[in-house]
Amino acid sequence: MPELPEVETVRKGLIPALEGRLLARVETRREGLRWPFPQNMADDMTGARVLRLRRRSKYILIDLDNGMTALIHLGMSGRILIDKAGERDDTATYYDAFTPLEKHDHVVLWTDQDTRIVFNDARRFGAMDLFETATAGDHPLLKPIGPEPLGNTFDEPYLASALAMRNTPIKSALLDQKIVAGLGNIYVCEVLWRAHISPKRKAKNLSAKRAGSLVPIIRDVLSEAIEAGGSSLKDYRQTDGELGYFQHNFAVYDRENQPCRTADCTGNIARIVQSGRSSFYCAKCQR
DNA sequence: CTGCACGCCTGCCCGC
DNA sequence: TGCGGGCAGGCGTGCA
Repeated sequence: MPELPEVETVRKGLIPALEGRLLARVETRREGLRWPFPQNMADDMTGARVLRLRRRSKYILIDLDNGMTALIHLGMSGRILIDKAGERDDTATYYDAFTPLEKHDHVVLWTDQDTRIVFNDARRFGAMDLFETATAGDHPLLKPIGPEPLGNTFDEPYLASALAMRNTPIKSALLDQKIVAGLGNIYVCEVLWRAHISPKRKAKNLSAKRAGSLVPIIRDVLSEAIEAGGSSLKDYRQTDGELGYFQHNFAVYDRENQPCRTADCTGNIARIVQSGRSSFYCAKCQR
């Protein structure tokens, strides 16, 4: 699902609901998702105050004032929704004043501001962890990840040299989180179309100039998608339940057999499978 | 070390 | 209407 723009949109949506708030109650409704949750995760989060929300690649990091950080990954189908408590009588606690939880609602946070945050993930490829904030840099999921594409260390010389080593299709190389963080299948397809580079081209066979040209394109595609609130295909939603709308701007993703949108190009979009994943591209203008 | 197939899950869509 | 097959935004594991 969610690639960097979707995760960033979720993070931004969570900020007003979580930053500075006390976690009044935390409930895990199953033992884990992709991996088991840490022992006592819910108890260890309860009563802590949220200092700030960060994002690293496709991971949301929730720094708490008890020295711990919670990590959330949305996998393919994860979504996080925010609800406000409804009407209630004087004797009821506010926990009772929400709509009933639904299938696949796996983790629920309640803050001290009549707010409920629900992590729902039908396919359970998502993950959640809790660890000491000081050890975040050594976390096995975070440590191997390459530079943030919207950050200062991601530049033309870096990407050109990183790709020059790789004897794999550029499509696969850009999906490799060690080369650049946060890209997934949709945005790699879109980036390669804008760059007029075939997804089949070997990464090491790109000139330094063409490899470097990917840097501003990656930045542009991701920035535009964040601006649009991400892309909603099926599962993904913003934290208020709204769809993202960058899917309306796709040039190639899920457009098999439709006309290429490159100016003056008469090609049609093709779908091929690389490393078990669909690549959409125009064989006429992507070389 | 690199590159790649596989498996993890549920749900939806399509063809028969 | 039902059923089987294929497909889906990710990524760690294990193999050659």
